[in-house]
Amino acid sequence: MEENRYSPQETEKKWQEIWKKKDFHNTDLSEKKRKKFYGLVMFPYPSGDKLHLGHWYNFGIADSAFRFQKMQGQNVFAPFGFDSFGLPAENFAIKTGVHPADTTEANIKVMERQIDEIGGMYDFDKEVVTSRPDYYKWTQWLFLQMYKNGLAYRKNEPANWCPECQTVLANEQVQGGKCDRCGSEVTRKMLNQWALKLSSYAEKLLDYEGLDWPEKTIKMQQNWIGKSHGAEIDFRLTDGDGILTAYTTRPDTIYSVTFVCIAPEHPLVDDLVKGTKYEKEVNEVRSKINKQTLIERTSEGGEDKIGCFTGRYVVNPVTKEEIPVYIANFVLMYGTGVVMACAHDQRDFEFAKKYNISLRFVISENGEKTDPKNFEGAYTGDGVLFDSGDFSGMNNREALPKMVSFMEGLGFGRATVNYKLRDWLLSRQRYWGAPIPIVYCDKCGEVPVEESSLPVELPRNVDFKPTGDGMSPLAKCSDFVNTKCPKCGGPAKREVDTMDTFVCSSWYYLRYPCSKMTDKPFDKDVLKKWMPVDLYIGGPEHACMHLIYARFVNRVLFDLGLIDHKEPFKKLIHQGMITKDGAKMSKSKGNTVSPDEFVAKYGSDVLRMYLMFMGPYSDGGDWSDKGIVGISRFQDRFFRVIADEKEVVDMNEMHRSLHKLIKKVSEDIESFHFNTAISALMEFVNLAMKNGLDRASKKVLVQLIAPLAPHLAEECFSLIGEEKSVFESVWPKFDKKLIVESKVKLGVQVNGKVRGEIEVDIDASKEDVLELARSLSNVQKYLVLGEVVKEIFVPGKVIGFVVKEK
RNA sequence: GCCUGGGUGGCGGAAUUGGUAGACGCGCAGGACUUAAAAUCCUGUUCCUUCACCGGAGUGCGGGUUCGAUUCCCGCCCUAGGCACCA
Repeated sequence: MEENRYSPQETEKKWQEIWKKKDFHNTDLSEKKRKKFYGLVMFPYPSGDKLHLGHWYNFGIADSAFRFQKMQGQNVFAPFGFDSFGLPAENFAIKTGVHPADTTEANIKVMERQIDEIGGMYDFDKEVVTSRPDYYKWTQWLFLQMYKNGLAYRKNEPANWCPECQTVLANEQVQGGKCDRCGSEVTRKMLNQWALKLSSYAEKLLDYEGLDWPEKTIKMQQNWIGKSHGAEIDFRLTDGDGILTAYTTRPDTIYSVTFVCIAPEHPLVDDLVKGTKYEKEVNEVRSKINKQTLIERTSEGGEDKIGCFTGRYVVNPVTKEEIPVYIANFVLMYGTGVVMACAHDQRDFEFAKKYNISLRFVISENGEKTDPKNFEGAYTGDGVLFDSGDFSGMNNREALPKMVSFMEGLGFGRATVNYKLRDWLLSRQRYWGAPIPIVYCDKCGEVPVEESSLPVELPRNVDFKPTGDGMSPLAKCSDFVNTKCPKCGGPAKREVDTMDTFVCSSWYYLRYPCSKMTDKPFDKDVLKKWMPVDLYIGGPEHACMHLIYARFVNRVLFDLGLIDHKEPFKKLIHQGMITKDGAKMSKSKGNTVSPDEFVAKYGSDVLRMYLMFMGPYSDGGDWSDKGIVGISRFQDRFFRVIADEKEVVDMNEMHRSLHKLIKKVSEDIESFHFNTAISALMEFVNLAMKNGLDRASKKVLVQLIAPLAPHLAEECFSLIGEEKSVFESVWPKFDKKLIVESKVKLGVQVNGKVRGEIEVDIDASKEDVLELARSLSNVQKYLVLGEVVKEIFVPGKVIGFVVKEK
């Protein structure tokens, strides 16, 4: 007897070649017939390592989602590119001497080939590579637009400094006080830095209207942006006319304020102590604080609270008391950089105890007077005010707005909002990045490069070893540094820092549909058609980095009238992480798992489906190959169901099941529940093994599995005589009439416990159903134990009797 | 400390406007085919008790609401991720 067997290795190669030959995945961007669908996976860094299972999970499953959309009849655009500037290539270069441009281009070639092995429908024709001049030219252009509109500026400020990577980091790139690349403890370093006014977009970035994003991601961003409502309160210095303005979210505690703290890096500190006997000590403490790493400075716990008295006093505007001003390490340049300190804040409380500053309470649970002397820590709860002038006796939360208006009336306070979000420091003292297009001229000062002379090309022959003094390697390249001033033509020097790679990735989604344009970064009309990205897939670790920067840049371009859409990514999905033995896969841990052996053994469709079958897409999971053989068996059974000729036993039942399957698979793929879509397909295939399947149903079945197992589906589709690609066919629709069940099984409960089961017509009357249920002997047994006081009938679900014992 | 998720068989996981918990797959056990093996197919598989039926327990722990709770409420524990001296 002839056996039909599926051979994934040959078949997959065959279809990959056919797709390539037909240019199947090259999207016609100008097509008008179908609706557009822009699907995007966050572009990868072109690492020299081979693709691991995480990549497959990411790119393979995203591809299934895009193929599904294609079969919905949409013109799908799923481009691919590389985020190719950055430290790994540069560090590799320092170690080996191979130029980053060479390793990067070589790695890209290797990765492209590996993506093909997944069987993805990615469009490489519109590829974007951020380290190529035809791309970073426009990254520089973007910087100039920011600059011209006052959104890019230079500031001399202590910045986050990674001593290992020898570069500045943005706030977003410091994770728990450590460099998010290399894990070194971040220190502070005074540097002249380019920054983008991200903070001025805080409020706009809080608008998520129309976005289909995971709630969790929005929460994370909101948390990062950190909007708080509070008040600014002015404290007049006792000598001179100076005013220190404090920001507080607790103006209700104003009557308890017994001292004021100012951030050590606050520009007013010098004025406060200049020429006084406190100057020396303040400067000593300041430099001590400055030397602290971010972790030391910001870790909680009273021990490491340090500060010192400035010798100056201010007046508490409501109690009129003269209170001392301190510098303190726990006060950051947030809000106004000045805080009013009191016994109702734990940090202030600890600081006061350490430096013997007097404390006083004005809130207690019931309004009875309490004294901090009898307390170990601050009272931070709500309650009733006392010793608070006219506000005594009121609930503190109710009094809060009234106290603000009271202070507003007297002119020393006002309601304000604050954000934790800071500006985006983008200078990097590294070689492998896009040069910042600015020159410095002795005569004209800081001058932007003319747009017409972009790109400012990154010179190739540079000693990229770190200079050791915190300077960019480009500083040593005199051919690069020395240039002419675009304004006066005189001698000038180029900016030698390069841009944070997150600038490159903040706008790449705009470039894909316009990647062939040489005279502009993008075209407004083309983007009007293709933006926003309909489905964006990437890891949740980018919630407070790339996803904030991209929204910011997009919004700026919108405000400048250069594009027509407010938000770049309409729907966002995060893939979960694939771990090995519970740990993140990484080369250094040596726990990466290569897909190769599984592809060789079972085929790429099987690996892809197995990854999907592990669980919900956003959960990720711990890798184990234990169950992959089950998917492989399923692939074989699927093929046999299609390939074998078998008499169909129960046509009607098969059709009903098939239509239920269409509904289930459609909904599950749409909602990224690939695991249950596959289960449903398995159930159906098992049924079809038994009952056989007619040709029309086979066609539908093949269509349903196509997004999940593209090669298998193409092979089966041609096997049953279809001439076109399955991906050119239209997704099947289910017939509502066919999925309605005529009979239904009901559980019969007595006092909530299941005692039997009956099968009835779906529209059977309550009386009939109850009658039948009562007649079950095992139900009878429990009914006779007492009196039936209640009968429950939930159509299609359950029948219940409540029996009360006699 | 704060903000999110999540805890279900030996394992990955299904199922929640409250209604028969454990779909599907792995593994395991038994059987068929085979000289034998592989492959394939069939049957069983939450735990306890039982030959079997019946029965009891059961969705992290402790309470509560309900005829009925994996699902809702209160209080905990564990775990993953994010934020963290933000006044």
